[in-house]
Amino acid sequence: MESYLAELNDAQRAPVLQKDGAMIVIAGAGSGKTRVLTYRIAYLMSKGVDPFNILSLTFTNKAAREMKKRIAQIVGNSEAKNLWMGTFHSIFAKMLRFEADKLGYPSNFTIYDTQDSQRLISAIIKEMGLDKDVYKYKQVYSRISSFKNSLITVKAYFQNPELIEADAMSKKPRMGEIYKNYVERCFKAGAMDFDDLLLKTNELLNRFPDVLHKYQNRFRYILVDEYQDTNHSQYLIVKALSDKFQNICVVGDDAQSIYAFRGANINNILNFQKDYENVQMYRLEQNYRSTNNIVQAANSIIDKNKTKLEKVVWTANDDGPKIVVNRLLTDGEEGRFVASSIFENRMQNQLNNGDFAILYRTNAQSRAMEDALRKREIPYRIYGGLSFYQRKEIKDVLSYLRLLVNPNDEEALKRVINYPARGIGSTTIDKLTIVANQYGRSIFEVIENMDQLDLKINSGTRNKLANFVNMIKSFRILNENADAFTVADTVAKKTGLVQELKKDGTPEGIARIENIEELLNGIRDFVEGQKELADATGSLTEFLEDVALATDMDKDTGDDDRVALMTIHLAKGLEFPYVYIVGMEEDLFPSAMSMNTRTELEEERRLFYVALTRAEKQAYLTYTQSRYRWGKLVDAEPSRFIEEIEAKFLDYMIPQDDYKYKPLIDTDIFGDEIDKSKFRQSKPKAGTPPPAHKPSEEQLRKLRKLRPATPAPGATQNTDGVKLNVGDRVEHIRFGKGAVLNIEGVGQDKKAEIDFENGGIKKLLLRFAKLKLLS
DNA sequence: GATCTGGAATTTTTT
DNA sequence: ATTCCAGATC
Repeated sequence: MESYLAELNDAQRAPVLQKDGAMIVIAGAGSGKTRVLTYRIAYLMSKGVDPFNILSLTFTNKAAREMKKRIAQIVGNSEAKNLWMGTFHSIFAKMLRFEADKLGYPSNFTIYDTQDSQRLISAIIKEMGLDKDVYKYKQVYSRISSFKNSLITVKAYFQNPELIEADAMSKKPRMGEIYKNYVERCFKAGAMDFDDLLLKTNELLNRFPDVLHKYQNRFRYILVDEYQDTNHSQYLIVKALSDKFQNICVVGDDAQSIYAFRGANINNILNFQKDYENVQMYRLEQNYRSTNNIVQAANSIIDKNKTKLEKVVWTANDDGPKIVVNRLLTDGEEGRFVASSIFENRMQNQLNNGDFAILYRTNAQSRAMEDALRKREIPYRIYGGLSFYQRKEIKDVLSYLRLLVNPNDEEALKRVINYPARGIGSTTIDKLTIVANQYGRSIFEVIENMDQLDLKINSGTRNKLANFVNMIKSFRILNENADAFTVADTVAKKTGLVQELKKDGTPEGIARIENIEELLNGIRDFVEGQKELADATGSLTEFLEDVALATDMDKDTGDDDRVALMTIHLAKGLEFPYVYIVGMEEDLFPSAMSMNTRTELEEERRLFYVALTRAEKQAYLTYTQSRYRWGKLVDAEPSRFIEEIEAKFLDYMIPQDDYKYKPLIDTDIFGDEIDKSKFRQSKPKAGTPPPAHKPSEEQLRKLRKLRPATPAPGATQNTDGVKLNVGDRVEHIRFGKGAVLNIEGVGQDKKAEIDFENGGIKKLLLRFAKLKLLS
């Protein structure tokens, strides 16, 4: 029955078999730490520990799901279901819902995401009449966030002269006031931000001894994964909960601590032995993941760091190929190289797309990679960046749902009260906000009681406000009897959201409708799935919580075969046979923002260590000579991290002529190959008249008045307007109010005739990527 | 109140 | 390159 123990090596088995007491497992990259955690939990259960008494904190909810699945295979399905497993945020959000009333919160409190928090802070700064150039909302947000992660409440802030002094020094003497207002507004809205989920948990455990005892008794065995990335607030929660039984097992790798920017404290892992009695320390040093070349190269990097626990990661694997280093001219070339290389590797070695990952330091770098992969027709999936739930149309629907669950949710209300447009403008909102602040009530409550209040709002607007409130109330009533899917479906239809997008008619509008449909399907699946679980009801509240706390890794990827694109931060814990680390340049990686102190630079180095150790068989490092940043081409220098790897592990491809890849064929706006001989490549000299195909200023002005129902072929739309290819240049034409543009058809001789219903211009001829305006 | 327009800011990483 | 915002104009 305990045959799974045979799947472990001696070093891995030791921590699994220690049932009680405090222990720390220092697990090098690829040393099988997930396996240790999984089997340890299985072992505890086999020794009679009730799964209800085991709390396991993971880095993503997906990791929790997968571990549960594996444990279910070992010990049986029904028991594994009862394990407490998930991220800090999701586990303690559930706890807080249960205990909310003790803290004065409703149990259906909203969870504000970063955007909600920043919008609220922005509004507060404005209301206080402060200079937004001095009080930058993002800076203020991260300062408040760091207060909360260090358990500095508003009260503690005002009792701390050093903090007040520091803010005064940085010309932000009213920081504390903003903090105070922000906290009050969140409370009034029945909302917690991400940091509150941890801060309020601490508050709950500190202020209510009976609650603390209850959860101490419940969580008799606690396991924490990625302990090196816990912040102070998380540290204190773990400390408090494990204090009674001291059955605590933390797993981590100080060499992979990469979240200091969000408050992670590497000292949590470095000092663990001082925090508990009789701490057993285990080290997992054998790497099963990567080739010897990769392991040794990674070791040579991390050796440069001064702050670290001593350990020697080794592997019995083959040396494998060296790490390929290549220099490219621009980021576009870099993308093409990576795409070509993936293409060739895949062909030669009979691999799947899913065997490849492209890792980068910043999300902005994904663009060049995407373009190249698309041209090569290599399927890919981008993780992170703008997640599904952050898309405008999705957040709009979710905001209605949030509002009907919790009408005091101010950010949700402000988002949808005039979308779709109902004639409730910013002036009205401002008036309502002032009164709401005056009475310490929410905007929704003010509208509900506007007849009793002295508001300078005319009767027409009052009517519109009343209609809005009544609509939300009708949704609330529906929600009492119907399931989450029915409610969401009704909301999407009755609010006119979908209609608004249908009216829009652009491909983007249609894509948005499809996104909303996907969301509704997601809610349906959620409702179905929750019916099977005993302790869940499939309520909207639960769905919204899942959505708010979903990480990008949590999404069901489906099992389709795609190249993975993501930041290095998101790649933590993952592995791929082939890994491309792109943008290996000074100021980019290491980031320009992280080169001021040794601490910051060491974190960047650990980040590089994480990146490299994701690779199983082969790693590629690329950098460019110049790269587009802020739309400008700037010179780049190779990253210091390349030099820090011992040269014997590297295989330089430079000069780049040595590397052959097929030039990509440029296509015109119809997807046909461009005969470049037809184009004059040289730029016209200064002073020469503009080429004939350039539209005149007057024509452009007219064009700007036209919003196309469907963008012309070869044109792409963004939030501000349309990009059109005009000869060898690209014109960005902003949206303006005007006629609808209809495509009549694309003829055989590659003409696209476009009629404007009005606006003076009769036809647009698009040909060979040239734009001509007729008549 | 809605729309237009010029100019500033943006890119470090995320629950 | 794009997005966001405030002030101007419709």
